[in-house]
Amino acid sequence: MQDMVEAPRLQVARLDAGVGLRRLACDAIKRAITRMDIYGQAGEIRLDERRLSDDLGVSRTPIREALTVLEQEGFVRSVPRRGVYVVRKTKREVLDMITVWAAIESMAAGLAAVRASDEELAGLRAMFDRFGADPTAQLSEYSDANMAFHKAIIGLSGVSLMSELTENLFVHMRSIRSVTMTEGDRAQRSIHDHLAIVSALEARDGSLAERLVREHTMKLARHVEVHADWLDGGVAPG
Amino acid sequence: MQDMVEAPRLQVARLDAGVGLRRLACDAIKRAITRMDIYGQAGEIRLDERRLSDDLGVSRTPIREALTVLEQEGFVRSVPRRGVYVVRKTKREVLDMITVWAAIESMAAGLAAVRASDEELAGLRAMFDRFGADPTAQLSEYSDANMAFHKAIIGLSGVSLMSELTENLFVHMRSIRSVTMTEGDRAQRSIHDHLAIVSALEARDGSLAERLVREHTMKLARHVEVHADWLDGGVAPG
DNA sequence: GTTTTGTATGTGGTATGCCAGAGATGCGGC
DNA sequence: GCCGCATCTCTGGCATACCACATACAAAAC
Repeated sequence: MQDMVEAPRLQVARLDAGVGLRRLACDAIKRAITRMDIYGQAGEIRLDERRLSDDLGVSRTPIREALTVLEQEGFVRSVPRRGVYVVRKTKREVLDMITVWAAIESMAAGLAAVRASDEELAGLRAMFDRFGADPTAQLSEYSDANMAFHKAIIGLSGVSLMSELTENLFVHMRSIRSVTMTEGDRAQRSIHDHLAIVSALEARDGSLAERLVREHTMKLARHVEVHADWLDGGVAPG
Repeated sequence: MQDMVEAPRLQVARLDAGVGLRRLACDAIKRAITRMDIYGQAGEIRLDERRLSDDLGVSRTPIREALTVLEQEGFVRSVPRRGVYVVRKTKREVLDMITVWAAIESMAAGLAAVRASDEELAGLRAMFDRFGADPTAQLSEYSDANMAFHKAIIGLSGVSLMSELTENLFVHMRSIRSVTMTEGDRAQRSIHDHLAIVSALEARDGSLAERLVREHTMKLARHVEVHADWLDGGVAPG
């Protein structure tokens, strides 16, 4: 280790040669699906491989690999010799997703109560400072902040597998957020729940945090249970 | 609806043309990986696309699609321009898997306590009848029965998403069962735990079943914590 | 008019060929 | 003898061509 003078070097970002067209195509298609209101229109939504490869400017091969991944993640369904269709979740499937979410996040909260640092918990509490007395005024933003809050709790568990598994669940849930944020004061009560959860974490009461998270998430399940019948057959309301 | 006489018809089974080579190749490779003792040998285990396509008698395309799926499922890791390697889980990753498993199965048990029929619970109890006082005598079989028991509980929750998500977790766990069943009376105590869980379910005590399942699974986590250091670097013990 | 069947067309599934990047190897210079 | 560099090969990524199947339509037979 001799002290050598560092030669001036061009500051270039390490271009990631490892990210192939597959990942690019996968992200592009997933974003397109997420952006499109899949519940707003009737009829099956079919994805044409050749059309996609034309639009994205790559050959069918990476497109097909991307679609394979998306099928694994539950965003599309491939019917042999027929085509690939974007899936609409049934109410049952949405309820199942929420249940799994509740199971994972509640355990994550229990772990976070032990593992998270005071600074991390402070950051968690700070996430809602900019939403005042009436969060419904900024509904879309609040919905995102809501997701971010739950993601943060799962992240604080330190179990990265939990974050990976729930990542796609959240993306799916985002497609039906029109129902998760309706009914007037749901956002209001949601914030109340969240603050109670943070308080439990700050008090390092793992079992309380666990219970609160589970109850909070299952509230959403019950809400979907009664307000989301349009998932099975109809189209999304207003 | 007039009553017409049914014309005699040829009884043919609906042949499933839908299984493409992709699924076939995927299953074949996954079975090969599962069968091979991946922790028993040193050195990276590389999978050659061309070699596989030769051995399986299909072209590289379905092989590549199968490998894409297996990468999603966490069985292989694809390094650009280098090759695809079968992954060895680190101790941290195994512990994470067990934690997620505990989270999901404990909630599943809570739901099963409400939803499962008496007959289903009786079947659950019957699963261990053929294992007498000394389950260690038939260790491999018991290990499979053990997995089947936990799968059954998750199935009884009625949340099929839970079964899907844990399916691959169990396959991964099976690769390291050499450590999960060692230490003398672990199998013994395991059965004891299982029977207690069944009793809680039969008593329709959801929160008890939930707690028992979680504690049972986290026992395994602690066992792995102290007995599986060989996962990070060494080779599997005899 | 109705039904059945042949055919045309479009789509996904598979095979194959070419290209670029990463190691391995051998040769030349120091 | 050792290090550096050119090159060679091996492997995966991508593009493309071809094939099998599903569907729609039309024509012919009843």
